[in-house]
Amino acid sequence: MSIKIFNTMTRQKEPFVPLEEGKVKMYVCGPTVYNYIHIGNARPAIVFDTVRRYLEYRGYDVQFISNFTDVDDKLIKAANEMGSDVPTIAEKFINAYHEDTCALGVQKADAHPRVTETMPEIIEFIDNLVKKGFAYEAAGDVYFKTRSFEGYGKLSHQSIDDLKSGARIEVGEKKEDPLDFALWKAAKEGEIYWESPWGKGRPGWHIECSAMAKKYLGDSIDIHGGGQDLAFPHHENEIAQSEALNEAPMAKYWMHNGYINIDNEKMSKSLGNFVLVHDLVREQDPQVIRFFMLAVHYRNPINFSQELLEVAETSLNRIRTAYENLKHRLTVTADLAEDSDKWAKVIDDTRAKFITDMDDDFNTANAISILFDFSKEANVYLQERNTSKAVITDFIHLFDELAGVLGLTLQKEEELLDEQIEALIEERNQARKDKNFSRADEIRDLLKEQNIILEDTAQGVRWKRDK
RNA sequence: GGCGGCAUAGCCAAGUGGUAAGGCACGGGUCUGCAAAACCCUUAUCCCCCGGUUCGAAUCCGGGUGCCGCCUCCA
Repeated sequence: MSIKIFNTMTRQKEPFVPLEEGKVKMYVCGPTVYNYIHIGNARPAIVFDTVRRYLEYRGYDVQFISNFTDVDDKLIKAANEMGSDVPTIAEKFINAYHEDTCALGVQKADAHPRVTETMPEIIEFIDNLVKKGFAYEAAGDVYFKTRSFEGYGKLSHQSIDDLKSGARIEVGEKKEDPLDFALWKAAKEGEIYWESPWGKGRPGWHIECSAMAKKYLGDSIDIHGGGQDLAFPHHENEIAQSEALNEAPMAKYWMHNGYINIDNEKMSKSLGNFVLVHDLVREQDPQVIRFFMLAVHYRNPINFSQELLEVAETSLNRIRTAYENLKHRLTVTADLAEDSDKWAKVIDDTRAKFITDMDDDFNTANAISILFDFSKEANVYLQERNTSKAVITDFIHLFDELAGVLGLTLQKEEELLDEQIEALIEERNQARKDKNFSRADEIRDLLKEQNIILEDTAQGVRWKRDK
């Protein structure tokens, strides 16, 4: 049995066969860091974090890259409005992104490249496209000549002529064709800029992902992911840029997660109905948010509401309670029963079913239903007068194993909190050893915000809560 | 106009040819000093509607209705 992935390019589930046996190269489009992320941004973060965890669980060596767009029009606008500058705004919201996604159980990528740190590669990429005749310079801008790339529209399954009717030229643009898109934008007066062969300016939106994927993962990658709205035009343009230059398929599998609606309406600034993760996690257990997202298949839309979130919490608590029941029994009873083949089989079957469901295009909704079934099995077992510590331990281990694949922790909240603190302290210790004192201080400040005081003593670090 | 998605019990949600998972809520029962937790039973003769293919369809095909997304920055 192998993993199957729904590929947007072919519109069907395909067996997953990586380019290089045992290895997976994954690139997921990250946020433009001009504000705190909303729950719509959180979905791809959680979905693709789960994909990554599952691929690793299945034995793949996964290289996971996710970018930050830290310079673009929205950032420039935000900086002006806040009376700040682009690097300051970007830095602030990159830190906030890490904080918010960490709360949601999202692991850091192997690298989080930023546009501003990839400038030489981006410029070289554009330069080579110009040299190959796929792009042209026009008064300080550089545009990609869309019609020069055969196969444009293959991801979104649109013919280039159908697209043309929807395309438009903004006033003042110097495109030769409405479908052409910007690779490089000349800087206006007072705007942040970088030097380039075409003068002072900054990259267009799409080029960064092409340049970063190439820099970190090579000309062809296994999985490219993002929200479904990125399929067109963003990913279509990435394909055009990358394949025109590299002459190799950019990605083998294209994955797109569905939208989140608020009370059945699309989240948007104009409707004022967007929910920031930063605000939500103050009143809602982040694990519940993650559970809520994974309870629906990643390609389907999710409707978000406070009521549904509360139902999700009740549901998750059923699993958590079963887990706690097991832990509690372990501490209060003796080892009174023999090991049993019957329960060993339940455990093996549960793992097998979980894998079957996840293999099928990461069907986390089904995988979670397996956890419910397993919770019931655990409770049934605990009804027996005499139980075996080994069996109970096996139950607990499997809970940890499977919930871990989904990025969920079943520990009680207080315990979880302590564990997180310990983990952060450990990370800080390492940072101090590495003489990365800025990161060490960052962690100390982070904990201080949570009223956790760290004290470095000769015997090591101790911490206490500042009441 | 082009491309695409969705419609399954009161609610949420899997299931893409073999006879309706799971969760929440509701009702009945068991256990229990109380409470909690838990267990058992019950809850869709049927999957938007109409045709068709098939031994057999929620699942495939045709038509219809309703809702939604992309085609412009967007997760």
